Amino acid sequence: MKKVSLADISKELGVSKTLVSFVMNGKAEEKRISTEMTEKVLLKAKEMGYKPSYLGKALRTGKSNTIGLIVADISNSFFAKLARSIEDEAMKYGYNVIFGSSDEDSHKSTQLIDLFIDKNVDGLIICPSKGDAKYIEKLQNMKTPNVLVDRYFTDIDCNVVVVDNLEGSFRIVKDQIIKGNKRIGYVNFNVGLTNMEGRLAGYKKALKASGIAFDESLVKNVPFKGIEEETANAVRELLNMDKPIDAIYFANNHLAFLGVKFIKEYNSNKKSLVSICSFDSFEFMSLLDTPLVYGVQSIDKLGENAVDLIMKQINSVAQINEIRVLPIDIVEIK
Amino acid sequence: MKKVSLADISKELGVSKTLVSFVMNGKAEEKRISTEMTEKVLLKAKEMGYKPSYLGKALRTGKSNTIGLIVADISNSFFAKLARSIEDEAMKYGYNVIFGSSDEDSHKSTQLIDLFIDKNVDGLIICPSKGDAKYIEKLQNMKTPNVLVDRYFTDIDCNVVVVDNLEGSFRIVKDQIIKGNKRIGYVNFNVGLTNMEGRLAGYKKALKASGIAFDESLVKNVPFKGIEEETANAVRELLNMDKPIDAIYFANNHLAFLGVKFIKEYNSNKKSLVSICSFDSFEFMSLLDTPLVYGVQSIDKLGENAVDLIMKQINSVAQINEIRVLPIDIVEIK
DNA sequence: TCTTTTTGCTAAATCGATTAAGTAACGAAT
DNA sequence: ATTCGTTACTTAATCGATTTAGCAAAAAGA
Repeated sequence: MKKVSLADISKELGVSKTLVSFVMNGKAEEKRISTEMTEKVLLKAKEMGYKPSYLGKALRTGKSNTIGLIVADISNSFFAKLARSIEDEAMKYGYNVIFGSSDEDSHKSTQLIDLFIDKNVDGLIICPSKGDAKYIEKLQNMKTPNVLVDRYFTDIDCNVVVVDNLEGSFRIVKDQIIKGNKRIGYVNFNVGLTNMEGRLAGYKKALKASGIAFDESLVKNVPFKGIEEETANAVRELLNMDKPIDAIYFANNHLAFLGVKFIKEYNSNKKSLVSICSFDSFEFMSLLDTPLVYGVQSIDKLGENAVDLIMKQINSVAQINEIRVLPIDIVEIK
Repeated sequence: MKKVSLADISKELGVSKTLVSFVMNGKAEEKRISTEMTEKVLLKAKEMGYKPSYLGKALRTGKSNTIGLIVADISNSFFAKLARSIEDEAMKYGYNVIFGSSDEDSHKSTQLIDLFIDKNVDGLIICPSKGDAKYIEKLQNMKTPNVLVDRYFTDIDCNVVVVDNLEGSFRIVKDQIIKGNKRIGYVNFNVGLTNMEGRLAGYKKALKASGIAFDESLVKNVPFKGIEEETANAVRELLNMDKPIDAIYFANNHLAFLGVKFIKEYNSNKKSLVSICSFDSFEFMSLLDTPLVYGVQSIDKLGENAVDLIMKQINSVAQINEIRVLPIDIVEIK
């Protein structure tokens, strides 16, 4: 019950592998194979249950029909949804996805890139970690098709799909200010990535636009390591400031989750007095009794564009450098 | 800047590929390669930045060091977490993971199995859909290492890692009964899978153990297609029964999410009067104001066991048929 | 009839590894 | 001097495809 190869078919029919290969790749006409022979081969192939070996194909052609996906953590719903949308989109082109989680660690991230390249992926979709820039540059030089999603680097040429972090963040914070909240604490994700810089910039821009002075002490930086306690600490400090704050703005969904969780526990009896908003969210946030304003990224669009940009690179000789910025929506739960 | 192959190194040193291959695979001693030559090769390999090609290796040895993972939907947090745990565990063995979502559709599911086999995965970890049994049997016959997780089939030999659905479900329902809830509506996920059967059986067993008659009209079956509206309908019917119910038990986390969401919207002013419990949950459920009892599966253990069972098959000539049943915990949110 | 073109197909190299089988050189044993 | 056993390598086949170059026979043209 072992696999049927081209050679098996050719032996069975007493013809060359070449001929069978031509037929199986639909090049019968182009290569002037007679109609009878073509039909005979097709029939025999079906009869023997022939399936081409991706390995053989890949080794010879250099195309593996596989895309490598590197995210910070596949178990985070943002990345899981991204993975799903990339999976579906890639499938349309006949591609599969191999994935890895970097945990925002550049060492892991670059190891995965190397590994996937060794496995001959045709392209890489990467949520890069801080410090990956040099490596991405290497990819560009090696002409390995790649797309950065969610975050990118401004100092190198690359292909990118991101949401409009600055504008989105600006609108979220502006909304708070309009609601009368002037002292807005910001829980920042301190990983040195452009998306986070954009969100911080949006925060500052909104303050400035409303003539509110930027107050450094309202910004708390949370690292990836020990994110749970660090977020709790950040929120506790914000809630206990001498001059009370009006709102807390979380830089991403994970921070928002941890922050809201902490507030619930810390403050379980009395309802929290601060407004809460975040960039990006979890679906379930709609179920909370906590009023909340958040930005929504179209993850499907992110995935679609990423795959599209990969395919564009795979099918083009010319170097491509494209930055696609997608809009975000603001949603409010009362 | 193209990849360095064994042949490149051998040419550079004026030796055979065989020799280089031996050295690179740590067989220098076994194959009696001289120490000086071994060092020379190792040095040159490092110097030239040699990385073995997985494709070449895989084609020759038949081992791709890749595992195929097929889940219902990678964007569902249960499967995303499972994927992460499998990723980490597989990495320990030097394996990567290629994934696909079946959407509980046997057609998609079997297509993915075929595709992954064509791509020469060394093993398959599958959350099978209803109707996959025949195909899984084929895998067994072809001696393709495979493990079913989360659900399985009782009528065929297979390797399985599941949680104890019957016992877990029994304990969840028993807990409700102890709390004084006798009329317990059950929102079942109607996909004809053993895990769901086990949960239903646990529900019945708990009723029986407490001398409560099983009432067919309290069980609502929700299909995968149109799951949102169907869940809403099921819950609405349960809430509007002539003889009021005391509690609703959801068969899985997705149903629980949709159900709780519906109850919130349907019943937004007055607090819901029924108790809610579910098999499995989402992390965020701890943030809801809704009191809730649910079973917790150790997804990490699920993943670890699945990979372990795959590796056992890969490294064994003998056929293996093992069913591992993991315990679940019950958690209560007040 | 002889040359040229077309038709229909094949041989062999190649991608990058692994591995069974073999060989040349040298020292030791008979 | 011949045989044998090591040592340190090499040759060539193989995995399963693709693809360039070419060959023999038939058909067309002169």
